[in-house]
Order: sequence, then C-alpha cells, then structure tokens
Amino acid sequence: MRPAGNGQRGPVDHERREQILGAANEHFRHYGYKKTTVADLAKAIGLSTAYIYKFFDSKRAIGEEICRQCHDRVMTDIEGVVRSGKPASERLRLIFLTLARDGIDLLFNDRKMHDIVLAALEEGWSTATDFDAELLLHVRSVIADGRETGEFERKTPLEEACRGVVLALQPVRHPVLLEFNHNTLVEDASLLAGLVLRSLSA
Amino acid sequence: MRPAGNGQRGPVDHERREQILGAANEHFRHYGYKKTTVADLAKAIGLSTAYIYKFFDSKRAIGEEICRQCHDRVMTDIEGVVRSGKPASERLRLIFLTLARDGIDLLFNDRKMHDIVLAALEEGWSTATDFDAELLLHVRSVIADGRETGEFERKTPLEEACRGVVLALQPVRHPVLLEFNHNTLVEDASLLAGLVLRSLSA
DNA sequence: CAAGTGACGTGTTCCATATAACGTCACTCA
DNA sequence: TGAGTGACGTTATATGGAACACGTCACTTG
Repeated sequence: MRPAGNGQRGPVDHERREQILGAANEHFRHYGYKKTTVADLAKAIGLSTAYIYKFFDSKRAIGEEICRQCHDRVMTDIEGVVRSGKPASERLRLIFLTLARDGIDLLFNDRKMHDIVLAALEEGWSTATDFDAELLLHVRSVIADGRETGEFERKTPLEEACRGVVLALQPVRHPVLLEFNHNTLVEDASLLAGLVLRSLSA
Repeated sequence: MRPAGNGQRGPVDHERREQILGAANEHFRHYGYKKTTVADLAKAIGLSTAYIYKFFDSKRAIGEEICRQCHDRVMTDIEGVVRSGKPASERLRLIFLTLARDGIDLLFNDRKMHDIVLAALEEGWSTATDFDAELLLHVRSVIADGRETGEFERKTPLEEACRGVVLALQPVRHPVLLEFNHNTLVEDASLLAGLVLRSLSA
C-alpha cells in the first residue's frame, strides 16, 4: 500500500511533496486548476504520472493543499490584524477591509487561482469550511476583547453577535458576489464594517 | 414597423400580449426560461412564431416582463410589511424575513422560475437593478420613520445607514448564496436583522 | 389595411464519438 | 527493498456536424 506511515501518504521523502506542490502552484496559477493535468505536474518535475500518486491520493488532494495555502495567506493577514494590539473596533474594521482586498487580489491578480477557490466551494472541499471556522474564531476573539475593554456592549449573547458579524461579512467574502460587486467592494466593506461596529458598540 | 404607437410594441390589441404572457408564465414555470422556445409559446396560443414578434421585441423582453412580475410579487409582500403600521424595528425585521422566505419559495416551490431570476442577474437585465432600487426606497422609508419616532439613532447619515442595511441584506437575497445556505436561511435572516437593528437603535 | 404566416439567414445548442485525463497495478532495476 | 514506471480500465472532456432556435421580411388573405 502506502510506502510509509508518516501521516501523509508517501515516503519520508518530504522533498518530493514540496516539489510537486511547487509545480502545482505554478501551473494552477498560470493555467488554472481544471486545465492543468497531473501529467503536466509530473512532466514539470521530470517524473512519471504514476509517481505523483505515491504522494497524493488524487489531483483534488493537491488542489486542496494549494487552496489551503491560498487561504492561509489571507488568514495570515487576518491574524496580523487580530494581533495588532489596536482597539477591537479598529481591528474588526480592518478584518472587513482585509478580506475585501485579499478577495479582489485573488480575483484579479491571480485570476486563475480564483477558479480553485470556486472549485473548493462547488465541490464542497473542506478547505472552505475550515476557513470559515477559523475566521469565526478570530472574529470571536476580537469581539470578546472588545467586550472586556468595555468598547463593545455585552447584552447580546456572544455567539449570536459573532455569527451575525460573520454573516455580514459574506457580501465581502463570497467569490460569486465579488464578481458582481468588485467595483465597489472596498467601499462596501467599509460600509458594512461601520454598520457592524454600530451594532456592537457599548 | 410597429403596428401602433401605444408605447409598447404591438397593436391596441392588448389582449394578445396578455395571452402571450400567460403562456410564458406557464411554460417558464414548467420548463424554465431557457428550455421554452418562442415557438412553444406560439403553439400554446395557436399562432405563428413570427406573430409573437409583433408584440415583443425579443424572447428576452418576454422574460423580463415575467421576471418583473416575479419581483413584483415579492415587492408586494415587502410593501405590505412597510405599510403595516408596526414599529419601524419590527418592520425592518420583517423585511429580512420576508425576503428570505420569498427567496426560498422561489427557489424551491418554483424552481424553474428561479432560473429566470438567475438569467436576469447574469445577463444584466434591468429588472434586477430596478428591484434593488425599489428595495432601497422601502428600507429608507422605514429607517426614516424609525428616526422620526425616536426608535432609531440619528447620528449616522441616513444614506450610509440605508446602504449598509441593503448590503447586509445580500446574504439573504442573492440567489447564488441561497443555494449554499438555504438550510439556515430564515435563521440567518433573523440573526442579520438582529445585528442591523442593534446598529440602528437609538 | 390589419391580422397573420412561411420560409430563410445566422447564431446556439445537442449529441455521438474520439480523445485525453484520472487513478491503479503489476512490474523493473539499482 | 524502495524509488520509479508503462500500460491499462474507467471516467471525463473536447470536437464537429446536424438539428434547432431566434428574429426578419416579403408575402397572403379577408
């Protein structure tokens, strides 16, 4: 079966994995997820198609990994905001703006990458729900902070407030809506942030 | 050219138009917009394809009319809420819930009709933006009422508040998001309404 | 002249089939 | 023995030609 039991499929040889992911990153970025074949990736690193499957269960598994990297990049930005030490309201506003900007960035500067995010949504990859969960965590921590410092009101149940905020983020986040709204997206993000902050303020 | 100058294409004979629209309504509902042909409509009323074009410029024009009727039905519900004489906050909450429910209704009870709404969005029919504009009007009137009665705060510029609320409505309104979220839609609408009301409250 | 149509050019959509991609397995060979 | 592959069955996608839909126009008929 699988050459080794190190959690991932594949041998201890962690390097090959990275090689494959590197090739995937380039190819997905240039040609999009659907249009690059596993054979393309194999050729890029000078090995056979079959060998790829020693390291990944499927093309989709490669896609998920790359998708996760995409999400991680955005999430890193969000974490930077969360940890910035600014007032909670400011951090929350920045979360809105950051998501909007990163969304636009992904959509325009990396248009081909964008289609992997869509695939993830359409085919229900776990990366999408993972991202949601992580985002909710960050939002909750900022709101909780704000409540502790007295910046935010404390009457509304915390969970309810958090879920509301995450919902309100949707128009700024969802790739499909981005396509329709990108021209006013940052403005929209700012408006929504204003509304959300008013709803939270003590 | 056109047989008469009564604003619409077509003769004074207003009846034929209604006949065509009636057939369109049925066919679009049963088979969807894309799958019904102009010939189908013609056959349904026992006339020739060519004759349809005496009354409508195009198939799309028929679609837009039907789409407008769909939107009108929803808008009537909204108007009912707006005129209900209830407190502004209650009316605003009901707007959220009504849109959610009507959206679900259109999506599930009238699945085939739903595809005309999508076509409208994708192809940029005016009906979609008309609906948005009208919705904004209603939201503004409710918010203005609430400000007059002292229910809502008055610091935030009215336009900003309105646009924020309409944006926050998006997750409940947009057909594409409905597909993803329908299972929790009414709940989501309620959460968002709560958030919005907190943001507006005096 | 007003109501209504057949036939046609042009652009789409289907559909069958050829081609290619996915993923597996038994295998090689240093 | 473990890095690496060729060949293959199955599923998905590309392709191109036939059928069909849209919309126009000259035309018939009462």
